[in-house]
Amino acid sequence: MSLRHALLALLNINPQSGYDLAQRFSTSLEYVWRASHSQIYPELRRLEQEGLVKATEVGRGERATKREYGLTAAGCQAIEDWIDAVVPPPYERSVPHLRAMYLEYASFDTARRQFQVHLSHYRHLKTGWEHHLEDVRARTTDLMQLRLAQTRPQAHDAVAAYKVHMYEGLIARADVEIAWALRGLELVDTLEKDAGLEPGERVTSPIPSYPDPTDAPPSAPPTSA
Amino acid sequence: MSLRHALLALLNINPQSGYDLAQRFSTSLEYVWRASHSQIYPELRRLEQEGLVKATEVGRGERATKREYGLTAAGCQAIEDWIDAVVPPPYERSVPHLRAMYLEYASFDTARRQFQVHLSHYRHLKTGWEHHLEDVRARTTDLMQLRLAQTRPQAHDAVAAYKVHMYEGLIARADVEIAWALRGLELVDTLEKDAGLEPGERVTSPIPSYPDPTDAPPSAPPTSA
DNA sequence: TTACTCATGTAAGTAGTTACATGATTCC
DNA sequence: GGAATCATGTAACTACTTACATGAGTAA
Repeated sequence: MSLRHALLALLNINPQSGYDLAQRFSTSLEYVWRASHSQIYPELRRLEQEGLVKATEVGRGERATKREYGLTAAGCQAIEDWIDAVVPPPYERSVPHLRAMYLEYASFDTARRQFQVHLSHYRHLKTGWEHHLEDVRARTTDLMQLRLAQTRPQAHDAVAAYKVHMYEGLIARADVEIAWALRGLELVDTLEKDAGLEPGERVTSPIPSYPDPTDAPPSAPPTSA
Repeated sequence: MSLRHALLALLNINPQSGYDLAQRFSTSLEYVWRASHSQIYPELRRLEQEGLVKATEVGRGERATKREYGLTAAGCQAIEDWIDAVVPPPYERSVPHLRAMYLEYASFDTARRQFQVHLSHYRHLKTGWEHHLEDVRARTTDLMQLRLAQTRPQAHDAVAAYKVHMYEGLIARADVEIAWALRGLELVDTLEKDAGLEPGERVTSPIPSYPDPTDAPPSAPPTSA
């Protein structure tokens, strides 16, 4: 139920079309919340049906039109209800961490590659967030300008400060992931020195309970019980 | 596609029923990967159909039975393929961070409450992970004992070290979230001092583009274009 | 006999992804 | 005329959540 609130919050800054919102998600909000147009358009229709937004058909060119959405009073109320709601953060699942739990099934080279993609992924995210942080600090982006223009001056510091704090939080997240990956790489090196395995050899391999009979004559009978 | 690999990895440690696996997820794996029985049972059936696991009906009591699943050779291959696959980590969405981005719509008290639930959530997760880390370090849990018993001694250090590293990673994650929440609480205090708002007053409120006509006579006409 | 654990499912709904599909506009 | 962009959708699929449903075994 967060996409709708991201949409409402963006629409409160300025009325926009679904296309504009999709652009926002893939640029300004790129690294905070992602949503594809195929998710945005139906959600806007639902919001409209529920009376939280209202659309205006706007002409463009000769024949074409677009639908610009703006907040209704109910939509504003929905934002306030959302920000007031106290819900514990959802539990997260980390695929890389699950994988790391079973890296003994990999060769050291594979383990290294796993940590390397983790590293470059979060380095990439970090630079994106750092750029956004600069933008928010400088208050130069059109989004921040629009947001501040509609807010009374006494609130400007808070509006910016919360966004700065959020980006700092995301950057700190990236930093731990980067540090974790680097320590992972060191760990692999250490383990490799002590292990004396062939290059590419797995540290250990999974053992079937039911060896495949078609593949090779089983050395041991199926151990079921 | 990670649940199935979590299941395969657990089944490689020892053959188990769906019920046993659900227990593992809600205790040992509690804070690493969550899955409810309603997700596990159908997935086991799919794995069985694909030939990655094989079930044995085991009697219990007079009339009842249970299905114990074990890995086939194809299942072992699936684990190896999974650990070898290099896929970038999925992009994550953080509801608390999205909310933090728009905390100016909240009162300072509400903002504080938001950071407080964040704080206690990650403190709770951290203690859980710390216990698991101790267990892995001591190598005393039945899960670790089983795992090590089936692994050649030279690999024992790696098996434990990867798990230690994973839990350290999760704990580091929790630490940044805790630090972030604490800095958030400080930020709210700072902003509150400078703002001079009534207790419970919102820093700013969303403004409708389309004021609700039924609610009150609009002070301004609907600003659509 | 009652309550708790063991055991296995289905159904409905939410959230999100990828791919398919279409057509106007604008700029070169 | 062709390519890029603007603009809006649908369909199929995956992953996961919550609730509904059932029944046997075990210990007080």
